[in-house]
Amino acid sequence: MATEKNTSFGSSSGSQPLYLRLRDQLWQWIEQQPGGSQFRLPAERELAERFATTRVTLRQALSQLEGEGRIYRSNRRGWFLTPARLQYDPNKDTGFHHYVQEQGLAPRTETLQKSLIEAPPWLAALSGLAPGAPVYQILRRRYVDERAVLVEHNYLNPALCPGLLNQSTDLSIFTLLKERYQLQPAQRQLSMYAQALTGQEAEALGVSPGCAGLFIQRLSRDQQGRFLELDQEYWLHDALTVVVQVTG
Amino acid sequence: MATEKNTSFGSSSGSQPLYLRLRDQLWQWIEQQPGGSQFRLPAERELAERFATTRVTLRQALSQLEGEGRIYRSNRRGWFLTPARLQYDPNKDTGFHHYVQEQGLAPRTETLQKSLIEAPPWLAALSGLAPGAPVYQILRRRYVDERAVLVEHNYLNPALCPGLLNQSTDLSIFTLLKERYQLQPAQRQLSMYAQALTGQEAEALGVSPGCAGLFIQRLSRDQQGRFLELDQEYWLHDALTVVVQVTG
DNA sequence: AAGTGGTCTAGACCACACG
DNA sequence: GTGTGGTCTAGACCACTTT
Repeated sequence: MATEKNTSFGSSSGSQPLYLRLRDQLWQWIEQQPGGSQFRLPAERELAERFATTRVTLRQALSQLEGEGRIYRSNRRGWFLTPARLQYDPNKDTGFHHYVQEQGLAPRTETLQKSLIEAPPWLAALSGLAPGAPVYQILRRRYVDERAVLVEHNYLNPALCPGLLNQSTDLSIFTLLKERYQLQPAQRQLSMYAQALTGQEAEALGVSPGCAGLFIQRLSRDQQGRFLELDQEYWLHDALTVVVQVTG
Repeated sequence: MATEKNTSFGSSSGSQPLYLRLRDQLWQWIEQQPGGSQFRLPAERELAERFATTRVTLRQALSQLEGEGRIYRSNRRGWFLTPARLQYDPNKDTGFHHYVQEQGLAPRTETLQKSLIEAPPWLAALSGLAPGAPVYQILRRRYVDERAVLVEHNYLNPALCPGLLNQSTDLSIFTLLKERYQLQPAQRQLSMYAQALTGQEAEALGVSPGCAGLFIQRLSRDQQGRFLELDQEYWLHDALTVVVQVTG
């Protein structure tokens, strides 16, 4: 039953669908709100009423703004204005804490897990280690201004950095390798692609599954070509701009 | 009215929401379908019936798979299996056609627009040209296996490549610059970030607005540091993996 | 002309966050 | 406990694509 007469579509003129017009109205409204970067949107039901539409359609408009990286949702707490993107050069060897601070923001790293594992086949294939060879695995979550923006899996070669797991990994692993073990990567292969965050990663970042994300992988070797580190990072899509300087 | 008894949530047990279980079932079903890479999914209404749910919920599940880059939609024509991601090194100077063919795929480029414009302020700021200075502008759309995967805006310095607009730009601009003008980029700045495709770009690629995308910008200068080219690419998020090799 | 995806409504319940 | 976001239903119309 429900709908008898459905004004739905071309209702209030304009060739654009309602949710796109709503998106624009919403953004215009948001922009002229005070509150600065920590601005939080009113409840969805309230917004739906204010803009005379359904929650479903309103959420479609909100999702658009989310995809454009303008607003984001935190857990079930509501919608917030997205802070400026972090500039990130995965090729530079200044650690996370360094470049976040350099941009006037507050970094934080949480080590979620550390263990010695046996290299699974995919890791063996990538690294050149023998399948089943011992590998340090570290799982970390990183924050910018107390917003969780990425989870990171690190895999390290114990032959090159014995005892690493006894060190604190709440700062830069790169710094640790350099200062404690005199290790520096000589070759690097970077891969990155856009993909939704699912399961564990979405949960760890407190976002809903299917939230847009950016995956960055970094494979480092030393000067002899030995496997040093594999780094797999799952970022919120709206949290960063990757910047790479190349001269040649 | 409508719903009187709503089994909705924990209905068929399992702690995951229905649309996530649906996503998994759907993917499992898709994987064991014949038809290879050009596989097209049945109509949404049919799928909804087959999996005993609403179209809305089914579409939520489909959107998940879309976000994960497993399926995509073409215009209003339906859902298809996503082909393998293209490997793309924006730092390498082999043109689009070259590396697409190298991966066993069929490239195509369509020049949508060519014109001489006056540098807008943002371009002037980026390039170092004077605001209002003449700049060649080229808009192109590129295909892989007849799937439109990116639109590209090129801005070139006419002082370095006079008459470029009279050449065909349906192949590699890089090759043109190199062979016709003996120009090669010496410095490059790459930026990239994940962002939804909107308005013109979404339309040009035949995807719905808000579809996940990847933006890549490449600023090239010659050995004297003169502005050579600015390249802005809007990719479908599921069409590529960016790979950068770094030695140092 | 038929069918399909795209949009939209008016509800409802659930589970988590917060006071 | 209350409110909020998250999920879900059962429809309907529209516009485009395809037959």
